[in-house]
Amino acid sequence: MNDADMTLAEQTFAIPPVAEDRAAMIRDHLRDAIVDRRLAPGTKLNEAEVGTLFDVSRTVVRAALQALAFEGLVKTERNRGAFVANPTPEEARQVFASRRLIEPGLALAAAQRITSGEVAAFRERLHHESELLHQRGPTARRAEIHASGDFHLLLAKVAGNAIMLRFMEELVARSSLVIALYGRSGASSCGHGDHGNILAALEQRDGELAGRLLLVHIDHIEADLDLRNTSNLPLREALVTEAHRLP
Amino acid sequence: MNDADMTLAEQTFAIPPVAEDRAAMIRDHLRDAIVDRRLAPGTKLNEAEVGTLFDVSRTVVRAALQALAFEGLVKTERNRGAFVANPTPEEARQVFASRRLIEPGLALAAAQRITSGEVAAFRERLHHESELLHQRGPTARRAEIHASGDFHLLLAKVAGNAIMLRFMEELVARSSLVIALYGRSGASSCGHGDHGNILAALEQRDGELAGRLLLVHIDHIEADLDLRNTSNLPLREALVTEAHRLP
DNA sequence: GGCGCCGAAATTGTATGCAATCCGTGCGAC
DNA sequence: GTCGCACGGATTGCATACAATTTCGGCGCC
Repeated sequence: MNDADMTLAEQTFAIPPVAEDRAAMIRDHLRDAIVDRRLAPGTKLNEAEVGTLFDVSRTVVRAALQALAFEGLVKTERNRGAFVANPTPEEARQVFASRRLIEPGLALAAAQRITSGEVAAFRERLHHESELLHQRGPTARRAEIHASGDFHLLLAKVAGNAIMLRFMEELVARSSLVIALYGRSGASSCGHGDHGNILAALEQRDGELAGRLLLVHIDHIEADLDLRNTSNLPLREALVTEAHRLP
Repeated sequence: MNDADMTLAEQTFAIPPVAEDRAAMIRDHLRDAIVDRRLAPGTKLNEAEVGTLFDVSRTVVRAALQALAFEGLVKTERNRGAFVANPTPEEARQVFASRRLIEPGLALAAAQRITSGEVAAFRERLHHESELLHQRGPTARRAEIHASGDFHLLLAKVAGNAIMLRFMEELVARSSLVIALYGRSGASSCGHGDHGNILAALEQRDGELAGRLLLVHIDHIEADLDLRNTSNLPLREALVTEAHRLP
């Protein structure tokens, strides 16, 4: 087999290359399921079960779970296992406080660096997003959540800082968890025209304005949450590990 | 055994509690060694060797190394192993760009929340730091690096956001690596009166001023670095994996 | 009936074994 | 002499086996 054949084969099977890093693959699948809210906060992630599901040994599963624990999407308790994170209202506030702190700075950097090609990519995203908004069904809803988060990740990418991009990936993913737990309408997870306005500001290289609009946008998201302290009793928390949210 | 006995015992052996989580312990030891620059960037971290050193199996070592890889202090290459990270000039710039983006925001939050007790803790740190500054020898130098970083971590703690604290922990640790690689004088890693001035601003609850001073301070640190692109040839990079820095 | 305790099953933590991959060395060809 | 190549040792990736811990069900006791 020569190099040309190799490349061709790789291109043909580009989507699932071969199974390059199985731990990363499992991590990504689990992360998708969590941010899509197919896995409810508090769900136990049994190592053997996940391993069977993906047809790998527990060793690989543990690596994936450790990765997700780092990202804050999973909480591990020694000798008890891994659970989909169940952020407290305080943690939820900190997630959004972090985004408020970070995103205006990203907007500033992005406004200076954005290219016309990136603007086009943004527009395409936005269009995709608005189409999903008008559809019904849980699949469209999930895709909408994804698309909405992608807008913010694209912002971080354009800002051109790999470290901040990673931080934003974590914050966006955790935001999804928070919305799953504390979202009131659940519907307007993001949406409206906020993203469009922000993009317009970026296009005019007005980073300051884009930053201010982002803050307003984050306020919108957070306004849809119900972060009242549902009592600080640890008892309560113990009772709510599963999806049994009291009305 | 009753609770009082337990607590007493735990207090007595507070430093090495029992050996609760060995992976975390190894991770912390390795991290200390890296940010102290006892382990040079590019150093290979052999799993078996580390395992022998700490008297654990490779399983535990791998978990520790994976954790450090997440923090960016270690780079793992598939089938080749783990190495102390060797940040490129571009990565170095991104570390400091991230700190510029984040720390003023932390200062703002910290200024609003700082208590007199925290001010005292800051002062003690500062005093400790200035004492180390006047000492000679590699031990004092290492302690100084630590103390200097601790100032920034304390700032993040006072800001009261656990997520941002974790981000700052990563950034401070990576800064140490960057300074080890690209520091010119190596000496004035931080220092001068910058920290004192920042604390004074915080004490007066002038977060804006503290933020501006922080930016200047970060500029000071970065000004001591030599981040010229030492040529973009991958060849070069391959030659400089060990501590063979050309003069 | 409720409470606590004990033992089995289930689950995680860790060590170890084996296969796959990489690295270095020595030999041979040019 | 230099380049290419193959083989052996070393090292990582992964699976599995075993030990430690937790969980759950049942039993006895109050």
